Amino acid sequence: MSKGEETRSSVLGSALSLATQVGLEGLTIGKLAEHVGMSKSGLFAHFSSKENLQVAILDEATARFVALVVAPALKKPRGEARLRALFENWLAWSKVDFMPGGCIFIQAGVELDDRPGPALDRYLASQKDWLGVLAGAARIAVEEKHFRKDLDVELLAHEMYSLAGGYHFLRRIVEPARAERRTRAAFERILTDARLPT
Amino acid sequence: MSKGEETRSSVLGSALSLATQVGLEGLTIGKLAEHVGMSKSGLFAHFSSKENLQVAILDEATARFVALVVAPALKKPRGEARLRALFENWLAWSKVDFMPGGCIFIQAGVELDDRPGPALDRYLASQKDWLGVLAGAARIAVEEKHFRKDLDVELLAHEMYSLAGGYHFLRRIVEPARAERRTRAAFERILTDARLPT
DNA sequence: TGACATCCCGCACGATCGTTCTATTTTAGC
DNA sequence: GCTAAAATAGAACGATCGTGCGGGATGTCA
Repeated sequence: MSKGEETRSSVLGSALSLATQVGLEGLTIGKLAEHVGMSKSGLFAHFSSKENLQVAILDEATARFVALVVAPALKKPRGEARLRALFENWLAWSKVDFMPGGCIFIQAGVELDDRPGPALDRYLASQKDWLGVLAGAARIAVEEKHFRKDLDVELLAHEMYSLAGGYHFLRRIVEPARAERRTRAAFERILTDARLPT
Repeated sequence: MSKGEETRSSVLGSALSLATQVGLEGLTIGKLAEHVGMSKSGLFAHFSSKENLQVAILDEATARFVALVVAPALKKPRGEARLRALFENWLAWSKVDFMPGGCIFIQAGVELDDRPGPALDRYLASQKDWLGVLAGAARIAVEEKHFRKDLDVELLAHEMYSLAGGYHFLRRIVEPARAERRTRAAFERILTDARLPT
């Protein structure tokens, strides 16, 4: 890795952290430069525009999400075990140390929904992919006969998505441990309902 | 209503709309003034600081939420009917015309979670109240014997909260009508599960 | 209608924003 | 070690930010 790629990558890590706290729009080149000990212009040269920086942050986050959440779960046996792993890794993801302000995708979803552009495209693509992974894992669990045959796998993905998102908010409203316990309880109810016939 | 109160109130309406699109922090006095056809300083005099403006927006939103979501539902008969009304009004709320960028509370929840201050206090108070209303309505449904006696009403409130929040995001990721249908289907599953014994 | 309080505007301030330009330093390949 | 390329720094730009001040316009009530 060349020197440029190295700093760019390390800057992206800091940018991701900061963006979870102040937002993709609230993140300023000056503050980020100060945070990593560079000059504004030196840092700026790596991204050419703020929009490019935001896109790069989302790409970086997506790569980390795949590495931390998706990939490890794919090593689990097909079926319910894999779906459980996806959910557990997901909950862990939203508490990971490099995102002190919470999940960047929730931040992005709120900030970008009225701002068409490449950043929004990146966000939407990643979230559609993710819903597809969830539905796919559920479909496999049906094939493996862990879940009932007439299960609506996309509804299940929808419910999981809502639960994980809700956890992100409820954790700050009620005591975090309680919110986590309830999120898991709700997930178990969903799984129970998905299991054999009815 | 005096002239001052009148303009302040009308400014707050525009501020609420704009804040859903650009955020509580992204909303600037200059843009807001331009939007309502006033001078920056003239508008500023009504709020004395940007933070006060943000707090006023949240108070305005809370008042509207109570008027549009909570109050009408309280006219419904105690029990499941009232809980259904709360949920339906909630879904309608997140599509209401004066919040073109989506629910302001979700925006606030994302923006404020790392920024202690009166605005965060307002947000947390409103959301705790709202969870209390949901759990209370569920408790009444238990008393009315619509729901089973051992129902965890706070878990149910948690699930409803997650579902409504998830709807806000999923509506932009999958086709809105499909997201809405799935959200309702998930809610029905929750209600079914809450009904008599097991 | 007159007097007074309130509302609102114009203007200015220091700070910070994203971005560009030029120069200097640092890296990488011979 | 020299040289071309790449990486970083410094300074400056126009714009916009939140916020204060002083005075003119407008509303309110006797």
